[in-house]
Amino acid sequence: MSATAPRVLVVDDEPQIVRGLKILLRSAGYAVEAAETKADALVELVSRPPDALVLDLVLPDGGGVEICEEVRRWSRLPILVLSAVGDEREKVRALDAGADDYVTKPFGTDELLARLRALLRRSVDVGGSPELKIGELVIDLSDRLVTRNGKPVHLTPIEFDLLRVLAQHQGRLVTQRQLLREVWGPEYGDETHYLRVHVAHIRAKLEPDPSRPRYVITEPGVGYRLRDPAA
Amino acid sequence: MSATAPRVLVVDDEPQIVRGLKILLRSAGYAVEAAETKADALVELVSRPPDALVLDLVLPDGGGVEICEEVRRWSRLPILVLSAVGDEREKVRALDAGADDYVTKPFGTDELLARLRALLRRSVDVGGSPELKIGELVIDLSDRLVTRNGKPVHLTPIEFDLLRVLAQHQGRLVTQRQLLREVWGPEYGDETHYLRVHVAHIRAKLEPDPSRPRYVITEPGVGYRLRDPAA
DNA sequence: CGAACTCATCAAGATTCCGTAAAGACAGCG
DNA sequence: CGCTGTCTTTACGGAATCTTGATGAGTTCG
Repeated sequence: MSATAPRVLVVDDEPQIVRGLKILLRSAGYAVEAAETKADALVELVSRPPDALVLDLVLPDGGGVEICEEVRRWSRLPILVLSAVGDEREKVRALDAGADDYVTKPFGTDELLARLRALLRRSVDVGGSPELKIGELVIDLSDRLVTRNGKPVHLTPIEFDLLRVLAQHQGRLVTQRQLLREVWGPEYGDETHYLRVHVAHIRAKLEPDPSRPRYVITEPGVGYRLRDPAA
Repeated sequence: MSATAPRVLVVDDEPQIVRGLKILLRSAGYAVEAAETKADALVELVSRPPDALVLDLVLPDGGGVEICEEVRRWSRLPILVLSAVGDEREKVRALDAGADDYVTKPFGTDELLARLRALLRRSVDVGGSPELKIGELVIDLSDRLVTRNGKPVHLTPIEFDLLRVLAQHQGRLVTQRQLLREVWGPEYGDETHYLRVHVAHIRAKLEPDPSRPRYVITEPGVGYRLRDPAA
């Protein structure tokens, strides 16, 4: 779960239900996305993984059970199954397929929210924190830790923030103005000198040969980019 | 969850229910212990932590809600609450107190087993031991005791809470704000000097050389982390 | 070739942040 | 009432970090 509002993906083919859930969950402080089919859901799950999944068991292009099984191959994402079917065998099937909870419609909204809170609470800190990998570098954003070939490298706050912004754009060019704004604030857009000094420090700490940079590449007159030297 | 049969602690004051649950759970391959009161349950939880807890909400010497809250102060043990009460407020209260699932009596046995499987599946390697070990330190969260090389170290309440928060994040960085909020409360987010003096006290009590900290590492401008010096 | 520009590096200040000690405030307890 | 343990508050020296200025190398373009 991130520091910002937890993201919940709702998968259901009935527009009314989706609308209701969106309102309910948003008013409870969640960021809500929706998908109507199994295919859409899987695309969304892979491209922008949410913090939890609320899943109707009956979908046009395949059961929610299949989604559970699919997701469980690579993720521990909390899954809450909604269903009009109260049949016990159906519950067992969904739970054993990977669902974490099963609520039958019609459901009490307070109970649904409480069960979702319980799921999210358990998932905090389980499963390693999100890491960005660039060549020999591993950047753990939540831990503010950078390692090169497994060895931790100490960066000062500004150095880490600079590297983070570069890493989050994954190889793309980041302009000087953009970097300055994101690290120092909007009013520092012209202090390009700061960048040179701190980029030099970063290179000294994590480039094999700081005078011949392989990770932090400067684009003269424009900005910097963080690239994977192997790629 | 251990390699042997998972251990389940059943807490209920009705002998019939206990007997039924024992038979059911044992036939499903679990090792089952039972307790009839809140006090017994807590003793058993601390002395021989099970892999999961099945808990009746109504007990002679205090509610199951209290047990949930108590357990959650030091453990992530999966808790499945059983109750004859289907009232939604009661469910919300139990779930928010720390329960992971809530099943109303009478329940389908297959569903109960499936929900228990789902809980245990998620809790893999999130051990329910009330002790955290970091190098030579052992932190017993349930009776608020710290030992170094087996010798008890006396910490004041605030010192213990600081150490607890650091330990519960297992080596990860904890920001100053986060520490202040969790130990003092949300409105103390900026009193960073509290941290400095109490961290100094902690180091004086449990670092071999307080001037060269090996356990409580400071990240200048960001926060602290508790690390295992051997790792 | 030289002027103008951008960048890298180095070396001080300047500033912020941290560790430490010590003293005052406050509650619990005999 | 005095004692004890704990927390808060203050003060200051030193460390870590950031800023600032100076210098030289490389590039572009007239």
